[in-house]
Amino acid sequence: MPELPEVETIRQGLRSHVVGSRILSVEVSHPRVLRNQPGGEDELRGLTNGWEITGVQRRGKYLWLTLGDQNTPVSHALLIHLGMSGQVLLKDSPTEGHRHLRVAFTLENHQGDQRHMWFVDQRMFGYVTALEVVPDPHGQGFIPESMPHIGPDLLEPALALGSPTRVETNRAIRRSKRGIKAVLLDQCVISGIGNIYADEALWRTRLHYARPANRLSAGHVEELLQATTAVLNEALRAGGTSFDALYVNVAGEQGYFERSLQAYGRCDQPCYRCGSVIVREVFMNRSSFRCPRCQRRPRVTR
DNA sequence: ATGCCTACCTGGGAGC
DNA sequence: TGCTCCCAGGTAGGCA
Repeated sequence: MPELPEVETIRQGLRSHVVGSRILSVEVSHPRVLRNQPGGEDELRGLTNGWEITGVQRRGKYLWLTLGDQNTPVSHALLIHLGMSGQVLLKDSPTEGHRHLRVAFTLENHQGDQRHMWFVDQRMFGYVTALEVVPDPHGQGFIPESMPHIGPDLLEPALALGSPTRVETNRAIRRSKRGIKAVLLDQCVISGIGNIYADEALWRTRLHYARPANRLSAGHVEELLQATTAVLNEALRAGGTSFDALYVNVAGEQGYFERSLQAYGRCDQPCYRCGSVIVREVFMNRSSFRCPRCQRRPRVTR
């Protein structure tokens, strides 16, 4: 599933191959992935055709290409959210299509070479939208106008150790009565964390998913933030987590962090710390994996 | 306002 | 063999 490390892997792959290229054409093969584009396919085409890709940015799981020209490097943006199963694939000269191809962009670089950028998405929880940009409330520069409510992520400067935003984020987490995992997954507080890395970070800090966030100390929350950052960085170094062919980088290659997972997906297997058997439970209608000994259920629930 | 619940979507696998 | 059901989960929106 694409969470921050997977999206960042894709961002890095895109950055080195598409920045400086111009979008020549767009072909949409399934309208659902344009559901957030008010003017539909015509609007998408109008905001992309002929524009140069000037950068590739990311916040949390949100990925966008900045589009512009010589006078205005960031005029607007092409936002891509991968949802559950989205992929961005680069093809020099595709010999065959893809079963789940949803949008195909044809690009041309300064040398006149053409390349194809495909948005592929089996389950179609993902989407593509061309839209205006607004000043970034968490840093310099601009972000797509639909996402000011998205919180900063743990790998960006806004949340650096000791920064005012980090202090405020720590407080924001401890203001919530929700279980700590619900807060970790709330993209408005911190972005980029999904079900897999939330379980990993909770295992590392020996926290139960239902521990009320407002009963944690500032120090404990800081410890959790550091453990989460470490997990994200380690996964990024491994190129992300691929359970199946649903997550691959822009070249179609899988990441190998799955073999490093210590909690997620390890139901009925021994905890690497204490040997107890990892259990799978449902929390927020999602699977949660935890060690019943290291991550004790809070004494009073709710 | 806060937090909980459901719909959206497809393919793979289990069970009968 | 073939059918049905369940499960995976990021996000938006509805409701108490």
